[in-house]
Amino acid sequence: MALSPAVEDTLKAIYHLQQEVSPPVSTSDIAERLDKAQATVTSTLDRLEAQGLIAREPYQGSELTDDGKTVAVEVLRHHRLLETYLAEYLDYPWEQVHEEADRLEHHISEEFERRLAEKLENPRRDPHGDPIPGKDLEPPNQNPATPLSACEVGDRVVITRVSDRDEDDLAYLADVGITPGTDVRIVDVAPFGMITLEVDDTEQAVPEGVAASIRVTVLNHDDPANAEQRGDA
Amino acid sequence: MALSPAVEDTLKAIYHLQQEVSPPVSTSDIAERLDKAQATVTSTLDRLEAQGLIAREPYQGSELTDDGKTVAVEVLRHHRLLETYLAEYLDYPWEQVHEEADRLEHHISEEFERRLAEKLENPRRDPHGDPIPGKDLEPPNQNPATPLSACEVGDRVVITRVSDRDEDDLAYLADVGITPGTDVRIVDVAPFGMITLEVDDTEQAVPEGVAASIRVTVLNHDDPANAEQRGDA
DNA sequence: ACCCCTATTTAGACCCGTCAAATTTAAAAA
DNA sequence: TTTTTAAATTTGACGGGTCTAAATAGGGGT
Repeated sequence: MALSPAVEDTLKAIYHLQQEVSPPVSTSDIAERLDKAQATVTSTLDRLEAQGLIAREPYQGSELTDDGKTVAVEVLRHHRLLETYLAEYLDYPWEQVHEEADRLEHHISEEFERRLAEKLENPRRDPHGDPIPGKDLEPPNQNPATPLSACEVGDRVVITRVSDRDEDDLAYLADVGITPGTDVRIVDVAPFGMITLEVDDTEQAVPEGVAASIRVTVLNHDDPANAEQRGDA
Repeated sequence: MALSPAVEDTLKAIYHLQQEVSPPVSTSDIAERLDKAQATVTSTLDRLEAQGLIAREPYQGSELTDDGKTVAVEVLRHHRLLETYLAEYLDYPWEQVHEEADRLEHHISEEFERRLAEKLENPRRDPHGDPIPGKDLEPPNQNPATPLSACEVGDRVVITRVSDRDEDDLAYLADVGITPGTDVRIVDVAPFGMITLEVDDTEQAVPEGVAASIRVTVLNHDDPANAEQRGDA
């Protein structure tokens, strides 16, 4: 009854892809995200379908069932609780928590999860600003925050989330002070190139590719609608 | 290069058996300890030998090589650091730490191990009184402590170690106050039956089987030789 | 309506971990 | 020495997870 890391990882990949592109997710997208051969993914997908965790139309794509989504969200909860705990209680540097959590998330017990959440007092965001699903396993609603790459010169924004997938990028961003909750002003946008920011009274340049994975809340045209989404580090 | 849980568990089993019986360890003893079929163990042993982790004479038994011993001790270090951390920082009850540590020991990184040891200030004993190997991975020398079942009426002893392998026994012992470091007096030994102890001014009976897995240091004939082996909880 | 390209699946292979059943070995008993 | 018995290995099976290479399906173009 216990699911293997391979199965959980595949479910997680589908979950993430589902909220980037609309539901039926392609086999090759999953394979790319997992860094596995397509044939590997096809066979895993077969097993997943047999267990009722995904719905699948050959050649068309896959979609999580409710059961599958619950599993994915539970793994996500493990991941983000672990990241938060590692950063907060074991002093892990920001950019290292992801890798460790990615292994451990498959092996902790319900008990461990409970105690982690308790120690952290049921945190709602992980160190990258991503929402942590509650113990009810409701999928956190993905407020479609603006990517930094879509901002304009002069905007004042608060960083809300930073993708946790590249260690080097994260180390750089942490170094220059771009972390969830930070207040930033867009100084310059070079077409197809760097975005220059003012952060903590210094200027920092961020390549467009990286900027695309940073989500922000825009502050300048004082919009009270999404005021509550601010990071809370 | 990363070793699987099955491989690490087998190495650990051989390590433990080697210090209970003299070196060449039988396949069936390993199988029994791991609760696996003998055929399973035989095939794992073949792989272990191919990797130079054990030396093996078919039909005669297996023995860890230096490499194999190092792996076993590293896993043991993970296990006991985890047990200590779970008990101390996550408030796990005594009898539950073993099971959780038994899974996680295979999945934590060197970094995690380091940080655990650091937070705990390089502890030398785990919650059951077992010695924690240092980061040099020297096998902790197994001081051949007396089993409680070998004590005589009137002996005053200090509990030094309690086997962590049975949850129910542990829960009971914790409940009546028999934990490493506790000072105890043997009140009665019924032949083939119960051993009655005085602990914290109450009397407690312990079945012989359980008593065999409790190690103690005898105090009554004031023997200064092993005075330094006292538990330190 | 046909062709082509790319995404996808199939086929076939391999290793790990697991087991039950059959066989072999070694050691003890007769 | 022969027989018996217990332990250990071998055989053959199966599922998971992985891959490369071959076949095939679908969705454009022309």
